[in-house]
Amino acid sequence: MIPAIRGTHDILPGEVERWQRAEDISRRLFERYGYAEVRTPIIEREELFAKGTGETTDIVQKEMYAFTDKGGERVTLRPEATPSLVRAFVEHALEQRMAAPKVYLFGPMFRYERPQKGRYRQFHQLDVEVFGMADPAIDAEVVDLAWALVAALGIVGAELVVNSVGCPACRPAFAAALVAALGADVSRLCRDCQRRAQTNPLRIFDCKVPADQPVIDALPHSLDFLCDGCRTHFAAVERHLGMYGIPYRVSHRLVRGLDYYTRTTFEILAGGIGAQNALLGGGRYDGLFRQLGGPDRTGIGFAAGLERLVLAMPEPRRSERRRPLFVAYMGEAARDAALALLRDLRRAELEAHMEYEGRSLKAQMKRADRLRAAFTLILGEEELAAGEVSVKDMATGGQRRVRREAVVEECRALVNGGRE
RNA sequence: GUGGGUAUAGCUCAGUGGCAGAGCGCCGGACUGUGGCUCCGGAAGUCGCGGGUUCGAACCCCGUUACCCACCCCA
Repeated sequence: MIPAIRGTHDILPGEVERWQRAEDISRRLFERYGYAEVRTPIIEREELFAKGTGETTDIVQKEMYAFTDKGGERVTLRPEATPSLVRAFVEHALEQRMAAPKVYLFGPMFRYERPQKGRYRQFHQLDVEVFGMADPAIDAEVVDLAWALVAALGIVGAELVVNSVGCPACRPAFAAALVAALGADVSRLCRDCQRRAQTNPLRIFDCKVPADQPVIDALPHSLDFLCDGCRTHFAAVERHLGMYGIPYRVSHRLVRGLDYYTRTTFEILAGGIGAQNALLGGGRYDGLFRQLGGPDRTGIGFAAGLERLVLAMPEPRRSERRRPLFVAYMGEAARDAALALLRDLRRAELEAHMEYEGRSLKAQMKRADRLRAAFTLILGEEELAAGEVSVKDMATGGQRRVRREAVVEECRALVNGGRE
């Protein structure tokens, strides 16, 4: 057999129901907040992410599924959604056409990384973006939406962390201050931190090596280096979050990996998703539109990993599972009658199953049990002769005869009435 | 890209040099038309792959691939 590609995975019955549930809940929530779905191509020009996500990021430098297509074009499987959504928004002038510049997207993303728990090469994100709204109240709305999402999925014990990373006006000074504060201590840090000090000093805050922590704890905080505009903006975001009653923690150590973030950044953290702890992350990216050659518009949004959400979601309650019907028959004469009944049940919007292999009634009952059928409808020679159907309640074992003409309506009442 | 672990039935796993195993699941039976519980029977294996050592290898050695976990990175 030919196996699946490394880092990809099949989502099978038994697990796919959790995915469907996560997607249904998120979709309903996003629509309620005024967001509209957009579906963009999985394949894009490599340039979109080189310029958007950032030339210096690991994603672009070593994780993209990029190649030259048969027309000589440099293309890539998308590693994230934000640049695609910005592109689509500009390309189709959605600013003019949409009721509100708020979009969401579900779909697979691709990064060539070493797979581990909660991290795959083909993974799935849900993505929410608001374009052209600079008001700090919208930052708070997006954070509120993210928090509401986690709650709606039933995930408990999650933590919301917020920070501001400043803007091109104030961040360079902060980065310089970091390097200056490190000074000679750089040599005492781990090899990764020494590299970060060169390439992207802010990311030193991500370090998990215990020995490095005393040095990192003594480093200056981004919040102390914000320019007036960024400081005012962040204060307003905090005021709105407080007003909404959202429990959050400000952490100066929250620095995000993508180049385009400005001002507000946030993450929601949870346990049980392997070495990873970020369920979702996002922030403001006010320079991205221009970076991509578009008009000067602001942006803010977040992306959540579906695999991680599903991992963190609680087991569905038993009563939430479906309870279908099962049609059993005995003897060739009853087969056609059973097929007709099966079809009638389905036409009446009831979930109904049948065993086609002509096996013993015992085997059919076993199948009904496996399918967790609420009721089994039995058609044998006796029933056929009487123009009736035997209806067996699988929970109690009780059984009674119902007229064939009335059985579909009867089943509708039974199934709907028995729903918790 | 780096490090560690694992690979045996559909699933979870036992088996440290001498006949390939268990539990669960699957199929059948214990009433000629009744599921779950119990009992009986059955089917099911390239012991990841390639090489080596040995009278003999699932087991020891070398190589290789995949998966898992962690680093890194990030959702």
